[in-house]
Amino acid sequence: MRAKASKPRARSKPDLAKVHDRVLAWFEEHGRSFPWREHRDPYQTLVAEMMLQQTQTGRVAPAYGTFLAKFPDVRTLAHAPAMEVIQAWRGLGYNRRAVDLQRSAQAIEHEYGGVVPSDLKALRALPGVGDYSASAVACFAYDRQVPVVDVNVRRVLSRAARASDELSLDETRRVAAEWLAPGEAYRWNQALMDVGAMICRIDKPLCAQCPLKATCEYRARGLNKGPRPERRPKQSPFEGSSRQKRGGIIDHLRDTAGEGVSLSVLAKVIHPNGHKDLTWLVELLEGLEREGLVEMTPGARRGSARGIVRLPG
DNA sequence: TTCCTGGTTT
DNA sequence: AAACCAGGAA
Repeated sequence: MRAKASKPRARSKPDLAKVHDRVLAWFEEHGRSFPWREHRDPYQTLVAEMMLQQTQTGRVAPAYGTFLAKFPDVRTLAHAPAMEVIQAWRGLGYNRRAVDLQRSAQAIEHEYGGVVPSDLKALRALPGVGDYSASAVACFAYDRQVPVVDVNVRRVLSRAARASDELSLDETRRVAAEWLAPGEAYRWNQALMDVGAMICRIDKPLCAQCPLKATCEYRARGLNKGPRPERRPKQSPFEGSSRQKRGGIIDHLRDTAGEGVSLSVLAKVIHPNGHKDLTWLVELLEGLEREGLVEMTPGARRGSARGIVRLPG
């Protein structure tokens, strides 16, 4: 690590006790309610956080209840056919997370006696569990006093503590730990996420309603009035992409779960206009197979039109 | 840091 | 068509 040219200047520290009071009071009145906020069951928390990783709350809410009804505990999920888990994931996207979640359940079953670990390192080692999900489970299920940082929280802290530019990951971790409300991590973390989602939005933040407005650098400098600052480089089109085709393949296999589908049928489904070369399809399928989302007969792997593809049993 | 992922929004 | 969201992984 090297010294940055634009080191953040020294500034008077905000009165964190006041900030905590205001934010927690705001949360009491305006915080969102979700099914996964009505319990602290570690397994259910893990399921919720895996679903919430890249999927918005509105899409997660209905799937969440259905999923838990079918797989009520670690043991059930760990022993279920992968196919059923993938099917229960319908509508959530990022199908790989379904496989990751089940593999996590299997690891929990076999390595931790069926008890979701509360330790950050142990959680972090589960497949598909990164910093965010690990800290979310540790805090929300076990009341561990650790920061939970998603992009919303990062943005809130970046604006409140620095104003311009986003805090680096290391800086975010440091600030998040420093600002954590003592003994109130559970409510504090959820409050910051809600502030980020409801008030401190990327575009046109509602600063007038913000519980952090008194100490916010971003607002103090009037940057909230300016144009949208952040900008993301490139992004290939979704239409016709491998991402889209992967999703289409899994969607189709879900509907024909038991028997599986031949390569030629799959090719037509994914590319209705006809496509002689099956190589592109086999490459996609090999990727899906590596991720545990499909099974292929040897014929399919060779590119034979009659080769069969199915969801894993 | 950069890439990947699956959709939705603009 | 392009931008965007939001994590995990390499």
